[in-house]
Amino acid sequence: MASSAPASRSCSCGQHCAHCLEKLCTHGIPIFASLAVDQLEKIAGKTLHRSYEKGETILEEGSHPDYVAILNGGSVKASRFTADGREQILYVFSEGDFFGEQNLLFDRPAVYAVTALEPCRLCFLYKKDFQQLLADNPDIGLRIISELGWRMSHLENSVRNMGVRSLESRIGAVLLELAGKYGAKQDDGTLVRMPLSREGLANYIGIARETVSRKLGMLEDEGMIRSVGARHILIRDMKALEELAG
Amino acid sequence: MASSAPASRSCSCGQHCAHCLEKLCTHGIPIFASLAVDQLEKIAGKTLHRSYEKGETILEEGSHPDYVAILNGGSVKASRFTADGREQILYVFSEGDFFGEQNLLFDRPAVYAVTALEPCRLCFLYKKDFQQLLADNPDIGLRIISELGWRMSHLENSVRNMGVRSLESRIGAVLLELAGKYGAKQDDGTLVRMPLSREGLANYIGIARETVSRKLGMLEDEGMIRSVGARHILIRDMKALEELAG
DNA sequence: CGTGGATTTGATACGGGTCAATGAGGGTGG
DNA sequence: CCACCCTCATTGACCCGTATCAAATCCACG
Repeated sequence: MASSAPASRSCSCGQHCAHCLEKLCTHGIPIFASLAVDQLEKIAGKTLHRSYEKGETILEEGSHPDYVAILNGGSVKASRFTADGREQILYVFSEGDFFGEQNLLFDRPAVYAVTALEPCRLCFLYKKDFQQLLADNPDIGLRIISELGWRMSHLENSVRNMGVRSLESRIGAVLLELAGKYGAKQDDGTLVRMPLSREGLANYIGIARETVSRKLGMLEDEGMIRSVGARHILIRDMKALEELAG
Repeated sequence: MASSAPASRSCSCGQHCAHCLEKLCTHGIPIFASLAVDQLEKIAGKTLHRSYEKGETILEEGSHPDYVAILNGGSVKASRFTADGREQILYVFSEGDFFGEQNLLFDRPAVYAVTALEPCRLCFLYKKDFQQLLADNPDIGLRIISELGWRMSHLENSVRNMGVRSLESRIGAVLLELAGKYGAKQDDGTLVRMPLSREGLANYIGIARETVSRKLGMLEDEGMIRSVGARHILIRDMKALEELAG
């Protein structure tokens, strides 16, 4: 069971593309890291796949999905809304992240909506198969606990930041987070591809979009960052930003 | 293996009190709910016990505990601090809650400090025993995932509330949460024993203590609640409060 | 009954939300 | 290829809400 199948064999995605021949869609997913290649192939064979366009809703708040969704390319946001339509983004997920496990394992309705931030590919693993998988591989449970732990510490940071930290600090923290996920080192700094618009950033941080503009402007004046087009930010002084974010 | 041992037999807590004869310290702990009584007794035999006074620190931020702590009476707060000493309370734990599992399972330093809010009793289950337990009973892992799920949805609520909800709404939500944990129905409403001081409430909600006073005063003027001494609040109009909290 | 910490109340300042107008990009069609 | 338009982002002015500082009062405890 070699990891790279012969080119003549269609990959488990049902497509015959270079991408899929290079990697199984279950490959590189942290919660499956302990599985052998043949197991990965078996799972991959049971997954459904679908692509989404930017702005498409993948999961609606309050629904009862009967699958775990694993993000296999692109990025999505998970957000909740208030009665008056204001949005609070809770997570930005990218390749390798999953969602829906709570709803599936414990029959709880989804408390957030998931929406594509850019074109993206998702694998869906249905309830029965996922439960089987968990039963057969107890340490996937551990890996899920681990991932939930990270997610919790992300939320714990958000709560602390929103509660007691200054705006600049919160913006700094979000920039650092996005830099970690979407940043590329260059000789003049780290160029970050921003999956979120200014409004998205605002809804992630929990402030007004105008304030995001103002504060980013200030950071730019101080030479810490530089806007590159509308969807990129160059971090010129990572040290200072880390200082700011605490 | 009867659940209530004969009175002549000392309970697993090493004490000979009515309390312990009535229930094992591992009893009523949700994550152990699936275990049989003899298993509970076996675990209880491996736990260490300790009582803490109000204000005592149980776990320090940044430390590497090698145990899971299970709260067996009383209540504690889990909080983080900023460099300038401001506190953000993340959780209020009470009987049956546990903490330390992340640090133990994945060797991550604790990101929050845990402090007793009132005299309380804790059981400590050490790394080796806890891991053994998890290995022997895979569905404890599931129960932990479930509990983490609840905790996450608590945090997700906090984030949304802090981001986009009004202060009144956030105060209402906290009152409801505490009412659920520490409230007792009476004919004139629900009397809630408040484990947190006004300052504690402020640090939980992420606002100034003076503002807590003012807003509670407003709710009292509106007849929704009534302060009873410093450490109790009577919720007179639960409907209105739920409305407020959203 | 007195003392000290916690809570409430009051006055003031300032940060950030909101509204409104202007400016920059990117895609479309002429 | 350029002009236009539509959307998103920026900038400015103003105002409200909450933090902050200060003082008075309450309450629990010895």
